[in-house]
Amino acid sequence: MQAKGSPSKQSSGRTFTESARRAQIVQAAIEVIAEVGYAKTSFVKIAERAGLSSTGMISYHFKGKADLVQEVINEVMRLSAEYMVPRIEAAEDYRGKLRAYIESNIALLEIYPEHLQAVTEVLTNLKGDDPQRIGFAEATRSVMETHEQHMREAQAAGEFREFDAHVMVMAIRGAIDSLVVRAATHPGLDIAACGRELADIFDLATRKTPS
Amino acid sequence: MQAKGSPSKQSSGRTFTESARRAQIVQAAIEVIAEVGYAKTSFVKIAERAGLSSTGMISYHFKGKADLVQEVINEVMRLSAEYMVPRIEAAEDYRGKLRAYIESNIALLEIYPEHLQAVTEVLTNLKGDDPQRIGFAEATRSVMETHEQHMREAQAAGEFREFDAHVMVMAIRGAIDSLVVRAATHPGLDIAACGRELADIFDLATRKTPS
Amino acid sequence: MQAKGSPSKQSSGRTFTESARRAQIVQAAIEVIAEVGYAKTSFVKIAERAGLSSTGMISYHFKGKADLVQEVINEVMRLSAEYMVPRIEAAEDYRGKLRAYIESNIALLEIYPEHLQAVTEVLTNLKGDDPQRIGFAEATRSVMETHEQHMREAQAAGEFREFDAHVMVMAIRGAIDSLVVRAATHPGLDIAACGRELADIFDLATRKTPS
Amino acid sequence: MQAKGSPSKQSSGRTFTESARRAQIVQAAIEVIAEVGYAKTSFVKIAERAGLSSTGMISYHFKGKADLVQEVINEVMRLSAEYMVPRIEAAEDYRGKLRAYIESNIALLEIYPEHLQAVTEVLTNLKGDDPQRIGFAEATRSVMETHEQHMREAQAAGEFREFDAHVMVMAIRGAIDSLVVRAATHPGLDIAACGRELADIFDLATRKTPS
DNA sequence: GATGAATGAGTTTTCATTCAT
DNA sequence: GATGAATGAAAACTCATTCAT
Repeated sequence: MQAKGSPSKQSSGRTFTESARRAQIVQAAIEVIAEVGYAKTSFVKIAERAGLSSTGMISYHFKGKADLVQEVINEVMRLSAEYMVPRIEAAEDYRGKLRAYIESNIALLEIYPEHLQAVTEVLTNLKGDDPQRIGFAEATRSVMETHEQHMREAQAAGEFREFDAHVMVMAIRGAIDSLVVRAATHPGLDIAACGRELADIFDLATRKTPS
Repeated sequence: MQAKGSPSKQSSGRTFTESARRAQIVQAAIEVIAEVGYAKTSFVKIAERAGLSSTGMISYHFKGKADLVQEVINEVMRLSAEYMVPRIEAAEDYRGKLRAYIESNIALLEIYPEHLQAVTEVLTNLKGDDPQRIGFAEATRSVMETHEQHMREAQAAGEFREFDAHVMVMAIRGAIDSLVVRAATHPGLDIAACGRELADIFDLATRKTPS
Repeated sequence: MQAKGSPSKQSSGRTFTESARRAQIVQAAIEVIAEVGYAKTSFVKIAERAGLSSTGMISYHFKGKADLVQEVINEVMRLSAEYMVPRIEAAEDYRGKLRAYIESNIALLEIYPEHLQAVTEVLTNLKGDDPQRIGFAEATRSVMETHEQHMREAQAAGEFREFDAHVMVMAIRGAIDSLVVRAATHPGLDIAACGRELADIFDLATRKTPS
Repeated sequence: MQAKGSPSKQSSGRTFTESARRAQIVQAAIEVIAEVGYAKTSFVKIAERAGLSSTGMISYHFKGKADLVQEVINEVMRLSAEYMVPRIEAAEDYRGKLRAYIESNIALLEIYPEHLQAVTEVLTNLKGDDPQRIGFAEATRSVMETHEQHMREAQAAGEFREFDAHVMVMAIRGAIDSLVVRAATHPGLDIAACGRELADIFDLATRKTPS
């Protein structure tokens, strides 16, 4: 068994979970999903975008649509964590961490606009009982639960007021997703400003009410 | 009562005397969308649910999938407004109106669980460039813009702090949608409690910061 | 048994083969066929054109699509004969009769443009083995065979050269149909001039070659 | 022989190396159209005739019904030109060319009976405003306009009498089409004899009238 | 006579997936 | 690894016809 994130090399010289082709297909999938939406995304369109001559290649590299989509989510989660985690950790107090979470998440919208849209597309279009959702849940939870944990710690430390951490995280998540969708349809939107507004909102919503 | 013989079909596909079948099909569509998700909703499933022997019947009553979906949204918007508007108007100040908006919206989740899920399913699965989205936008805006307008008035009246009303509405909308999705997958959730938590969050986020 | 063209009155006061509704539907069918083509003609479109609220009415008045189409042909044939026969008979010699046939046929294109188009649409879109074709054949033959008979008489009288009368009639028919189709797509066409050209062509093709 | 690996699909759906399947489907389409008529031709019937297990295969090879039909026309036009052009060019004078045009065209009826029927079926069942008609028009015009041009040259050379070349071509086309339809329904017809009769007719109709 | 609802077979097209080469 | 052909199910939609009222 091997540690997550450190795929072992195989005899072929390729890694287990990755190959140039796989990465190329995942990238193409992200672009297509972001552009036409999850519902209208098909292997044919992804193959075209990737410069592949047939969809057979996709089926060869991925066990199925679910597998490919999972990889899309994994990739975006990986990039997101890479960007967000150090920024969150750099913050000194929990209030700062919350702001860092929201603002760095929104910042990703400008850095990887397609990636975030793609993931939002996928996640909102998946029903709860979908077997994929389980797979996604694990991937998304790493960041989300850390965040929720931070909140509880902040409450314990007396830095945040008492509230249902889970609902709060849900609200933050929803608000951000709302902005992602909005950004997709309104190109001129000042995303950073919106990010600051959102951070303000949840800063006020979490901090200890002055007596 | 209207003039006899004149409930002729209009371009929208709606008759004045909204036939029983149409209503039945819309209801079936809501149930199916809520159950299997918009992506997997098909005329066949709706016809089965409605006890119809063929999909042809649906095409007979609705000009197309877009027409049916529009009707679904109209129906839910109608029910939502019916429930929410009086509750919002009953509130005396803007702070109360905001809480009434959020809590009555969440309350709908318990009264019409399928309806709200269905609409969320439809709206999240529509891309911005989709021609349908335009139709929906008009329907949804009635409630949304009223709400946004209230916010600005509250700011002008000095009851709310200064913030970007549009981002705030977006955040509230997103947070509620998040809860709708959550409720669908977690049947045991204490929805009313979540509603109160959400109301608390946005109450704190909007009110004038004590000096 | 009764003579063709003299439908007996029934107790209802309506004629056997005709009623105001039937005539109205036939007229609507002609217009629709001429406008959208036989292939795209449907009961729904005909009902709309006729101001009927459902296609059921058409099925009530006509035994089926075949029956309606047959009636369309009958109606046009009746009008055609009414216009052409006296003009053909007025001509003194066979050469004149031929010219009268062609030119009066073409003239119909200007008098009843939709009618002729409709019939051409129907006849060209019917396969030979189609049961309808038999019905049509009888209707169309009245004019056609008279014409062919005239040719043989003209040959016997030494007025026309020797040729295969059947092929000649076929050629004339085809040439006229060609013009009907052309007229439908080229509104500016000088139809009468084309008719005279066609008449010239077949005048030269039939007359005794000068030694 | 072309560069290996480069017979990529083009927008027209044609590959350089016109795959065997494509040709097979086109052939099946021709047979079906000739047998049951264009109106009753469906992908299902073509697939059955071609020994394909599903209609999906046809959609895989052709962008749509229009694409397949276009290919049918192209194929027949190609075969027609292949047969007719050398025969027309072999004739020494314009009178001979006209006869060669008509007779070689009719001869095709015996060589490729289904092909000509199929094309006639398609062309007569297309309305003038149909987008396909444009595509066909270009294909058919190559032969037609050459023919019309010949006529004008013959008139200029004093070999043909003065007439409207366009009407003449239309008449010839119509007469031939008439014969094609006739041949389909009357298997015993002496086609070659009819062809000679037609050629006689238009020979007389075009030649300089003796003073 | 007339209506509108209902039916079921039919249409083309798209999809994810499999397979031989 | 890579290709392109093949598959079969599913999609939305249309049609002529029937039937109760």
